[in-house]
Amino acid sequence: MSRILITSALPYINGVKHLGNMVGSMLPADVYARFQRARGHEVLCICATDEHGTPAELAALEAGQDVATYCAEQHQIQKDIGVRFGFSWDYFGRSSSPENRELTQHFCEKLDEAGLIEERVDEQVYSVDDGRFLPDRYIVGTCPKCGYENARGDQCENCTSVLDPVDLIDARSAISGGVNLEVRASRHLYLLQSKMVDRLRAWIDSKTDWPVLVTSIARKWLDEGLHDRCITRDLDWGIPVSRPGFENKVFYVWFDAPIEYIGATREWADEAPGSRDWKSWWYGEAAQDVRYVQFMGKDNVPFHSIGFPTTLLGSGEPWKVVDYIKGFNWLTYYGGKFSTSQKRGVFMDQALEILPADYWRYYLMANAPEGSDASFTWEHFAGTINKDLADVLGNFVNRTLRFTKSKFGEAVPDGGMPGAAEANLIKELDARLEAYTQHFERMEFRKAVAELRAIWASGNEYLTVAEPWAKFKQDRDAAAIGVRTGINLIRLFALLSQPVIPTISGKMLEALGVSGDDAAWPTGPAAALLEALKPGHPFTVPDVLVQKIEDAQVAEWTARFGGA
RNA sequence: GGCGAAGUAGCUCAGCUGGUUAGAGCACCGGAAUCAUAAUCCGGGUGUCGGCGGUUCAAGUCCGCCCUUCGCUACCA
Repeated sequence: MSRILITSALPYINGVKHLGNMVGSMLPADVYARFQRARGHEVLCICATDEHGTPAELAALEAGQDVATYCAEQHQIQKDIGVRFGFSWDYFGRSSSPENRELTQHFCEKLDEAGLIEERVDEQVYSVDDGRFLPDRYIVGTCPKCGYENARGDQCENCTSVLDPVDLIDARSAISGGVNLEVRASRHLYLLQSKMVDRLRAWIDSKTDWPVLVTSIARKWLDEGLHDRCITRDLDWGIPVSRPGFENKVFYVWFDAPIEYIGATREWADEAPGSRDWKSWWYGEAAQDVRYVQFMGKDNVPFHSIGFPTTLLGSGEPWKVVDYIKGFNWLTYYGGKFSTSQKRGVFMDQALEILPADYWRYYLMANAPEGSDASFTWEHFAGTINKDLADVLGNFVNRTLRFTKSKFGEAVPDGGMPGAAEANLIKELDARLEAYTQHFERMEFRKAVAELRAIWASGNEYLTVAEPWAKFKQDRDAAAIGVRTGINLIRLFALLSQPVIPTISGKMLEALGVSGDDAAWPTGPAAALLEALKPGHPFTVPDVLVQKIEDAQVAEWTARFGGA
């Protein structure tokens, strides 16, 4: 048994996330956490809301709330939705916690001691009408290169030129529209990432098993020359900078957000200080045996492969640095971006309104954007759910248990001996069990789910050969071995499916009267697994496990959420 | 513009360090079966592996150029 620390990119506080956000972070992190727990490892799965920054302030403003209240509410909403999706977090924290405040300030002090912090004076745009400094993107105006009238201060969406806000013609605040903009000088702290380049490169070079997606993004940043990064902001909402002359400033959200992985672990420990030791997961000798895995979409990779490691390594203290980064591409909606503003795509709360969590979990993991971007369409989604979950798995459970009940009653029957059909099944299962487990170990989710589906299908193939319904007419015992094997297959399928579809899996185990305590990860030999439930073991026939999706529903949802 | 990823059967995707007749699932066609959510099982693919050229005994798999799509380009998180 080993210890595995799992974190997923923190969902930003300003509203419920869409499926495209979830599929690359929280969902695979949960699937992996469930898998490793079943394998018998000690897992700590941590997530939190990322609550600082200008967008949070503006969202609160729009909601007519003060930002602290807004964040508290949104945190609870996101937490509830996550729980309803089956996310088995050990702790879901908040980057605005006192624990994170202390840690963030601590890291800044340590980085300073290590000579990696420098004060510099910046000139930034200040909006008199809004009473605040504005990030580049919140200044709009006419693009000096193409004349587009709504170009943002960081980049023109029309001609894609990279801009500086002071170059905009007729610049105005994107928030208030106010034109009273001034360039004001402001003192800030810079993290001297440039001094860490060699160390970071050596570290990245040592990660030969990481996805190409991740290392290529990290190398790109190193190759282009790491800029020093400003880690403070002129905002009210955030972690205060404890330093003379910085009384009205807070840390940049991207500085404190990753630190919240540690902060949330402390929050978790602070709930039960007698029995939980946060430091043993993160610091020094005690954390030597921890394997730390992060999950995120590709947009987050630079901050996790460069930014956060700079903080940890640069501190000069023995903090645990990530061992493996699992990065994902985008999930697209009919080939285009999921978009809040254009009302394209499905958000987590909406998804749960229309179908159970397991449907989404299964589809999204089966089609995870691992090798490249992947496309979500309602037609593909419905087809996958109906075929894989309802027909191949759900119907297998139903046909097996109903037939057994009608001929033998509601208990595993005795009689009969394994023969050629069982031998073939066992041979196939032994191979597939190994492959399935390996795919999960390597975090190859698409392949894992494809293997899982093949394992379910092997049950149907077996029944076709065993044909207990035909044998029963002449030879009761020959039929008995068939259904006994079938019922044990249901147990096996439930145990194997649990990381992906925990609710359905739970219903299968419940029907068989198997407690969660016996739900350890099944390892071969398959022959023994198929004799786990002995003759006489009672069962019940559950309701239909997976309801099919109708064409009419596909049409309705396509219209509601924006289709092709 | 620069950089990165990718373009493989109707659809969604596998194909590691180059090597027998390029694979899977879905869809489609045919057959079997009838325990089951009309659910299952078996069989069926003449695909210019984006295009052109090159290296090699041998290239989807390496090199160059071109076309297309998507992303990043660092104070939006």
